[in-house]
Amino acid sequence: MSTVGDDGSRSYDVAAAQRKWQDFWEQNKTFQADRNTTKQRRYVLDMFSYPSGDLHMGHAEAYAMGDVVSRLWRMQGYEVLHPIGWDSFGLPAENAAIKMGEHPARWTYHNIATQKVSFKCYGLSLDWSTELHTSDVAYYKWTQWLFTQFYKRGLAYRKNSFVNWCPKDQTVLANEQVVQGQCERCHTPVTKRRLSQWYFKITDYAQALLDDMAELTAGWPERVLAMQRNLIGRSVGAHVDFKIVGRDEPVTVFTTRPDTLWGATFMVVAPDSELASELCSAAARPAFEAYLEQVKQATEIERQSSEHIKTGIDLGVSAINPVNGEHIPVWAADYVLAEYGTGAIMAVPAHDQRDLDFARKFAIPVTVVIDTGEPDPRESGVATIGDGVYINSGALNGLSDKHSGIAKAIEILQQRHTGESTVTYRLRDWLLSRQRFWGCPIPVIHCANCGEVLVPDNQLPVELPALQGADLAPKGVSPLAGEAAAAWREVACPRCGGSAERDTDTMDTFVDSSWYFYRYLSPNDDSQAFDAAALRDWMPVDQYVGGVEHAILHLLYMRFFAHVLHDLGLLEFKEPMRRLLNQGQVINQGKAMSKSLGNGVDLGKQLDVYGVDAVRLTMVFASPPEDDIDWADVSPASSLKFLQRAYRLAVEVTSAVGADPAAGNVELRRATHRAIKAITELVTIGRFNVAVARVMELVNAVRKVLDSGVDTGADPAVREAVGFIAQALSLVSPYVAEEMWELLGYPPSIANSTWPTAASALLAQDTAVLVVQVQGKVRAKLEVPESISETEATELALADPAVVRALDGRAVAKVIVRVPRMVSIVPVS
RNA sequence: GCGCGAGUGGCGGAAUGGCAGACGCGCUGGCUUCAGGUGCCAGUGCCCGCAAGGGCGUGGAGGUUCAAAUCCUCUCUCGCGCACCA
Repeated sequence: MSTVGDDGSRSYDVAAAQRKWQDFWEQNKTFQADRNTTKQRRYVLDMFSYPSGDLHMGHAEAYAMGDVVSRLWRMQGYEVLHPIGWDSFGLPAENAAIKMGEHPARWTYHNIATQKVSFKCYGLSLDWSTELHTSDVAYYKWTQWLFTQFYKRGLAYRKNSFVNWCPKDQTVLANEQVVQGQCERCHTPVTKRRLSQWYFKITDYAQALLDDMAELTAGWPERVLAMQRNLIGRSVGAHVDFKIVGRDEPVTVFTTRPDTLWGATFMVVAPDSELASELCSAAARPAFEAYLEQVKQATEIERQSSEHIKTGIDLGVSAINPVNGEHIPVWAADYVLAEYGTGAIMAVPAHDQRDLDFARKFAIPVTVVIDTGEPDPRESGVATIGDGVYINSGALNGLSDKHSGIAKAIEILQQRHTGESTVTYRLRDWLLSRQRFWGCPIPVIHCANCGEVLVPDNQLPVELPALQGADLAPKGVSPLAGEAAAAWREVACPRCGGSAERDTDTMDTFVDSSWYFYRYLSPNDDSQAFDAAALRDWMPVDQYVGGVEHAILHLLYMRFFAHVLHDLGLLEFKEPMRRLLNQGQVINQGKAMSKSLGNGVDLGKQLDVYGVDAVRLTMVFASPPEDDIDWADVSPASSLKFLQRAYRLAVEVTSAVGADPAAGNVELRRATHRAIKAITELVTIGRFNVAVARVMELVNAVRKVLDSGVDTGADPAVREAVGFIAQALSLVSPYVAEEMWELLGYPPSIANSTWPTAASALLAQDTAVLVVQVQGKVRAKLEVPESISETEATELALADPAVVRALDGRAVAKVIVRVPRMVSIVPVS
């Protein structure tokens, strides 16, 4: 550990201060929230940590941001709850366990111990009494209980779907294990395999999740809301029923352009849908089977690279266009997705580029039904999608805009009972099954007689069996379905008592993280998942802080959970996070830090060299919180210099505690109170970097006063200013702030001090700078009394030599006055 | 392709209709120290000028206004997210 500068007491010993105050905060439980407080409460929540190793630069930034808010609110007199815990289930632990031949818990809890030490050293104002681990039985018991609640409400169900499969390792892969279409471990191209899996019915809540975003517009970044809107993907259109020749049941398609129905020249169904197989003619069957096989075997790489090369086969059946009776061929093609809409579309090649590409490749006719004045799609190969005059479109002929075309088309469909307007969402149900060991077991038992049976509440939790090392290695089935877990799997059916088997899937860790912030309020309560009274006291969260990488999934899932829990009567609100801050990333030399690039910056080393205070200050000052910080562009060394400079101010204060600042230097007092006002506002609205700049200005102002004469350290205005500097710095650099506070003679901790309020009398100025513009150009800056009248200001401005010169004899046409700041003169032209 | 956001000195960034470049990094010069990766002072957008002073300047083009980095229209560039979503 280095200390910069050697002049003894004039600089603070970074390492010693860190040890001293860590102990102090711990012993005095400085940051433990009083659950029975009568004060107004605030809940500051950092996204909890996944313990994959020690803390890194990314954590350091995120937690520094959350701490600024938490510490400000505490000093402002709120009872602040600022908890921490561990998102401790997950795949890396499982991989490590296989490699080291041990239980994933060992690796996990070892890392937690390491991170915990770092967290404490990092000086965060955290309440450790609430610490929780999602991998503790005491926690995941309630994750399971919540699952049963969802199940009972019909919101958890099982269906067949495709999973990523590595043919070489014989294992299911999570999406994050698929890197560029390949298995991250052996680089074999990943294929798909059908498996029965659990889902949460988040699609039931698509509209509610969309609607209730209105509550979030004030406190959430617009881009996060935009991403969620995009993911939910509401799309207004129509269902249209097409009769199929030789089949009783019609096929329904979804379209956003029912107005182009007259131009539909073929129909396409998703090859992997059941519909495709049902519709397929006997003659086309062999070709279809082959095509389906090809689609299923297609790797991620092929699917992504073949984005614009369309494939498909004719199913050998005809559909009948409900509005003009035309017979059109039905194709299967993988550009139609089984999961979206109805898995079938009407193809209008003239007015949809994808359909046109397909029609041109397979020589299917193209019928233009809207004349937009653009080149004919049949020749240009470019579909026309804009407004135009309808042609060949029956009752729509002559209309000239989409809006009325769509309305008229829907009217016609409804009259004939062959279609209706409808809304479709892009959002899919949440696939929560993981064929993994280190996660929360799904509390379901499969019985030959009774089928799916929930594990009854009084038999929860379903604890993980004691598998480890080689038991977890890939063997073609997931660990809980393997030989080693046979004894765990075999149970009596809770309903009929017959022999039955446990479900062998574990839950997506996003399930764990969708409710942890409720659990913080009563982490040790073994009688219920969360406590209604505590929820009423502390929720919703006043400030949520975390990385933008979780902006979509985690934040959507936790909102979904809240909506469901609300409907279950467990919550009184639907939106659990009032304000959200997504801090940027710490990058290095323009690129994200990564092992492969070798550009990682080691947090521990930074902390050793510059100290916690300087590193945190650097994080907060470098850029607006939501922007990335390039570590190559910043200077923690100069942050440390600044902190030493601030510290020395406190060394030079000689006035007594309680000295009346009213007797001090008025100019400095004004600077102090302007800073109090500005910094309070800036921190409140999350502009931390600018707030730090204001602290620096005040430090400079105090330095000037101290250097301006003899015995300036005795000025009580200096004490006032330095006291506030310490408080403001404590939001970011708590160790030096505590040292300064102690030097000033105040009782520790500074975290318990009262944040000052700016005195309005000191915010007023005697004089102001009056800017004089002639024709919009600044020609003079005059120092005037703040109370100057418009007439006086005008006279003064017109008399200024520079203004006279600029006017060059021209008469004045107009004068705009905004006292005391500005006079704008317009000469006659 | 769709959506979101951003373009300001050598760099990170301030200024949200009223002094462009706060604060800091870097750089230059000076003082102190001289073991300095210390401290202090001054300077630092570009151009003309010894100076006083003047001109230009917030990606580009237009517009609104007494006044535009800020508002409007068009446009270019970059970043991020989603992406065969019918």
